[in-house]
Amino acid sequence: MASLKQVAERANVSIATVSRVLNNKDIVNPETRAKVENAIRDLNYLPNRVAQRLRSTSSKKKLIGVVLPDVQNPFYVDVIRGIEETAYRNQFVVMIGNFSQDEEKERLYLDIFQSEEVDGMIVAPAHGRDQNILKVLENNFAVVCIDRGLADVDVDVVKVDNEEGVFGAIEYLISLGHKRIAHITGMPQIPTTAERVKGFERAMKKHGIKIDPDLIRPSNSSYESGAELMAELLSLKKPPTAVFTANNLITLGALRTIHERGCKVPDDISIIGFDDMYWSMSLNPPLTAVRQSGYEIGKRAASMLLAGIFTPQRSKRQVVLPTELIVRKSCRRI
Amino acid sequence: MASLKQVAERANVSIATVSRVLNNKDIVNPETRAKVENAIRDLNYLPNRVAQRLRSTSSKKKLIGVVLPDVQNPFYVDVIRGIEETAYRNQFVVMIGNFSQDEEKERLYLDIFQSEEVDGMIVAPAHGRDQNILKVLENNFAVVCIDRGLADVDVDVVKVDNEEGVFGAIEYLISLGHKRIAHITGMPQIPTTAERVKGFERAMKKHGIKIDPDLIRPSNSSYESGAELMAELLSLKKPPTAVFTANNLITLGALRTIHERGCKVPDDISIIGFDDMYWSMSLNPPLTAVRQSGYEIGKRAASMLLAGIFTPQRSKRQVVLPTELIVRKSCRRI
DNA sequence: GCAGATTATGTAAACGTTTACAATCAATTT
DNA sequence: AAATTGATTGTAAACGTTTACATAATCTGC
Repeated sequence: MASLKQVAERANVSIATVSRVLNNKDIVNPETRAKVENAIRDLNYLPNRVAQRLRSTSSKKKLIGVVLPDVQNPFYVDVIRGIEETAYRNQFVVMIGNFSQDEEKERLYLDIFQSEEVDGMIVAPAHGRDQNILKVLENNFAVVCIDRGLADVDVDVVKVDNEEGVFGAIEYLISLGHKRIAHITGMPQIPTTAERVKGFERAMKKHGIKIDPDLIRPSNSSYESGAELMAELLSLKKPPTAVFTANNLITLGALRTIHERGCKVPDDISIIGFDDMYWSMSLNPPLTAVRQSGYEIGKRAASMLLAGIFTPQRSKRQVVLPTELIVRKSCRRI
Repeated sequence: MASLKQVAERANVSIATVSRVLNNKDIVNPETRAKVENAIRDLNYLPNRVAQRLRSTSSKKKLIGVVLPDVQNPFYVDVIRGIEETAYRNQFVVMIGNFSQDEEKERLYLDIFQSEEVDGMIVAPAHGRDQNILKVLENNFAVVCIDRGLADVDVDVVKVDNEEGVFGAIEYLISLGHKRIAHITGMPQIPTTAERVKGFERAMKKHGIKIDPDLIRPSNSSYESGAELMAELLSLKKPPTAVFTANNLITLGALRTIHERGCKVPDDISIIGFDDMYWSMSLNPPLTAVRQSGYEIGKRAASMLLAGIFTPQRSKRQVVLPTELIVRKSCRRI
């Protein structure tokens, strides 16, 4: 790989001149420019981003880091797409770290991204009191949190109104006549779980329905736990008539059990999942779901991050996007 | 962010000494080591990977690039998981570039990764004559191609026996009595499409079944095209009794149309998809599918890449993994 | 008590850029 | 014609590491 120096030699100019034609900031004689451009072409020169990054000051490194709990989850894939699109349009490159719900791995990625001198990071914190992220903030990196906020910390956040979203879904079930509504919740330690549970409880209370504690099952947010807990629910003496699943993996796991047991949706049981997927209509029956647009979250987070990078003193803000109840065919009136 | 120099000052030693305790290669006096380690802790020092990479020679940069056509596709998510796991275990970091089937964007990411001085790259070429990747090889980067090979080029490849996989699936359908078997193919320009079509044709020919050209529908490998082409097939005067869909997005799209039209799987139509998903059992009925393990591909590709990085003169090899027909409930005997 | 080995540390160059500053030269002004 | 200006280019330092080499101090065996 050719370097500035080699280009300079071939064009018979100094490296400074080459740098100047590359960044076309300063004036350079059209003839020299042509000479240099030829040399660049001949040598197939590509600027070395590593050297550029080492040398240049903040906000010109054109690199952001994204730290996510689970790329297996289609929601985060959407988030990535949103981020990447915005970044790409602004000539930023995205590095992705997937920490698989492992806090130690999260720390590693945060460290690496700092070491890589990213201009900023978008992070979905492992939980609400994530110490790792505080360290990053102390080091004055631009940070945007997504999906989950950070307790007692003034930081940019893009999230969704979880409580309201679940509230609406449960009200919808109640309006269909359901009373025995189960809730397979997410991991207890992540803030969204609490918010979603709150929405559930609020809706039940509003309509004067007592919550059967047997019907509330905390999962670890995975496909497998969704399947297992659904099995437990179906084995109950008095199984629920409807179930609300707190994320898309849980939903899919629950559906697996439901089909395995030969239960019919929505005849035997109604189901609403948090998180819509672009192929939710491909399920049989098509899934009724609370949609949060990962793509939109990613886009917003990326623009906020870029804003924060270019004007560091900018005050922090919190964006709360609405969710949308997509009614399809997985719930019935009873 | 603290630098070597600051650590050195605080510990009253030279930067060389600090570097030595960090890389614990050379001998350093236990007392000095302790001093330095304290300084490192006090200052929260993290080595700067950018500087490290700039300075160090090939294979010690601990960074690999991955260039993929579509992260929306769960198959590639599995690949990423496989790569990342292996990389992580060897202390390598992964940069991901998603080119969304856009060759120009592919080139950009390849350039960026070269500029980032990666030790090597794992790439799913845009097509069989991908010029962009040739350039990378010329620059002596270690490269492993996945999913698709590169025509007339001696390069490491990890792929799957597409032809055989499809062949088996079609034979299975034939064994169930199907004769009017449709095939929604992938994008014509990618090599896997041709291989899969070949498997289809071979199976049909072997069993003396004439292929109705109306039943072969080339898609652009997307969810939408799967849905559209399935609609066309169902609208035929003589619709197929079974359909083979060439990747998971197409499968999901086709399923959507099938359910929309009120068709029953497998009563009205049987379906086999290429690509299994961890939630294929959550579909109703559970999907019969040709599984290629993206995870395994990613793992193999990553180990091959690391091998290629550490011994550049190593001869290139081609790994062809078998597929597996996972029989579930989406096909019936007729 | 001294040559030579051993141990421990420091100095400085190098990686490939960007950029402040200096230097050169021609053109313009006074 | 000296001085100022402007355009163009070059020189060298800096970013934060690693590492070859030099240096200094201690020790070994005689």
